[in-house]
Amino acid sequence: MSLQITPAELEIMKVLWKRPGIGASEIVDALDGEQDWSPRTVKTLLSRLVEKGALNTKAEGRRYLYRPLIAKRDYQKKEAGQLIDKLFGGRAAPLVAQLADARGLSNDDIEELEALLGRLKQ
Amino acid sequence: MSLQITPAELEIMKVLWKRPGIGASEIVDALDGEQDWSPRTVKTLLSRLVEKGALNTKAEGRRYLYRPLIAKRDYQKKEAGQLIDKLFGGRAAPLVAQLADARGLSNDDIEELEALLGRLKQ
DNA sequence: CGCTATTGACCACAACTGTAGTCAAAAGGT
DNA sequence: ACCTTTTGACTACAGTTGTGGTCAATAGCG
Repeated sequence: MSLQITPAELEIMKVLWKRPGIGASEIVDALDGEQDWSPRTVKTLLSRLVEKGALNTKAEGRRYLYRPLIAKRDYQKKEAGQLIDKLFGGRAAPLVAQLADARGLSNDDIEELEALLGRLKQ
Repeated sequence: MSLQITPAELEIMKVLWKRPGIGASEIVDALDGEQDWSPRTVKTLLSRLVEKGALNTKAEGRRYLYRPLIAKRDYQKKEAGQLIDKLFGGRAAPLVAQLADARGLSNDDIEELEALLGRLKQ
């Protein structure tokens, strides 16, 4: 069940992770400004996501309400894991080093991470 | 110049990052066991990479020697940055937290990261 | 020197993606 | 009770990707 979510589909998922259980038109509205998609396009992406098993539908009268079947957290985990397997030899530390270099961690980031590491170490 | 390298193409890049300047047949050999591609497939991927500007060719007699035009490090940086923009709200710390959760950082990882953070904090 | 194997150029083709159109049923306004 | 709008189902279609075939030049074997 390694469902493959494409970048366009991911935009839909992000809306639904924030507001699960909404219908197509709300999604179109939520996307307005973000993506410039016709409602048809959004519908297609929704169908594909349902077909892939990433969303679940509940009929509400004339329309469907959509709800994610995979948690954002799980998806993030999977993606992060894939990236380090694909490019960082399966080790997380080099990725972090790269990020630090690429975008510069803020002081807040650094403190957050130190706290996190402290917690992990105990 | 945001060249788009596909997963299959990336396998080729990885070989060439390790051994820049080799020819198609060496790449096929290096991939043996990793990927089960016909030499034709490897050739096509090489052509596409050259066309995309990710590789450079130098003729050596009857054949070409290929060499990456983008550094592995730069590609890693770009990918890592894309991931956090796409899924982690542009902030690195949540990604690291997720990784810690997903794969469990080893003690070595943790120490490496603490050292890294220490260096960044100076 | 002629044949075979290698190599790059070009071509093929189905699946997946991005982007949207058409259609018919249903829902709501007047 | 109509007409318009909304919605889901189905269809389209070009570009990308994975996978590999054909062909012609050529380079080395025997």
